[in-house]
Amino acid sequence: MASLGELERAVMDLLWAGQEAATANTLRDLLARDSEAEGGSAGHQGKDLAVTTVLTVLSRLEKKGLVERERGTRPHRYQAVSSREDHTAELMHEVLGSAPDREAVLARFIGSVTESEAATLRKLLGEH
Amino acid sequence: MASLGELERAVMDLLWAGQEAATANTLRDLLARDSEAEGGSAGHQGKDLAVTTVLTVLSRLEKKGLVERERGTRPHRYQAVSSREDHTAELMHEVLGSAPDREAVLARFIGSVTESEAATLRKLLGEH
DNA sequence: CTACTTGTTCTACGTTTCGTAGAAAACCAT
DNA sequence: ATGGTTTTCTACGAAACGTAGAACAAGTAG
Repeated sequence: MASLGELERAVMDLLWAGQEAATANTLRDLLARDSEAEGGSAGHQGKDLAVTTVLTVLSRLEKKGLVERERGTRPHRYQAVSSREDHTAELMHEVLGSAPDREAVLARFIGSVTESEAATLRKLLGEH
Repeated sequence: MASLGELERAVMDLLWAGQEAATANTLRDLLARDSEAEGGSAGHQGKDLAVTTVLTVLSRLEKKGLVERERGTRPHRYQAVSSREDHTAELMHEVLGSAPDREAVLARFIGSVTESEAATLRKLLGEH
C-alpha cells in the first residue's frame, strides 16, 4: 500500500513543496497552473480539474496515511503527514525490508550512487 | 511500471530462490506447497492454482522485463532476468531518483540502518 | 500416421485502484 | 430563510491483477 497514482503524486508534490497547509481550492488552482506551464510548444493542453476531484484524491491520500486534515476550520486545511524526504526514505526501507539479504542489496545499491553522494554517506556514517 | 501483485511476487520469489530455470508446472507445484505450508492451525486453505494462471503471470512478468523464457525447449523454461538483489537495488534507485534532494533522503535513510549494515556500508564506501 | 498427453496462447471475467466528477448534503454569512 | 462555498456520497471508465476455460500446438505412444 505504498504506490501513488499520477494525480495523487502531483498533489503530494504540492503539499510537500508548500510548507503551509493548503485548502482543496488552492491545490486545484496550483494544479491548473502546473499543467498549463507544462503545455510547452506541442499539444498537451492544460485542463482544469473539478474541486471534487481534488477532494476525492485528498481523501484517498488521507486514508493512506499520507495526508492529514484539520476538520475544525471551515475550508479544511490539508498537509502532508511527513516530509518528502522522510517519506522517500521510508519507501526505500520498505523496498529494502522485504529482502532477506539486505547487505547484498545495499552493496549493489551504493555501487551506483554519484561520487558526491558517496561522500555524503561517508560523512554521515563516519560520525557514528 | 515497477510494482508487483501478490501472485507475481510469489512467482518472482520462487524464481529468485531457485538458481535454475523452472517450468510453469514446477512453479505451480511450488506455489501449491507454499500456500499449503502457510495453512498453519487456523483456516487459510491451501488452494491449487491452474497452470494457465501461472502461465499468464509469467507472460506478464516477461512483458515487464523481469522474466526471460527459453522458447526453444518444449516445456519453456523461465528464469529471472536479474537477481533479487540487483532488482531490489534498482528499485531503491527508482524510489530515490524521483526526489530532487537525494542527499537529504539518503541522510534519513542511513539514519535507520542497523549498525552491522552501517559497518558494511563504511567498508564499501571506503574502498572507493 | 493417428490418438493421446502435455504445454502454450487467446480470450474473458471479477476485483481493486485511480482519475474524474455530478448530485446532494452541510455549513456559514447576510 | 437564501445563497454561495465546501464537503460527502455515489458512480463510472480505464488499467492492473488474480483467475481460468477453450482452443491450439507439439511432442509421445502405438
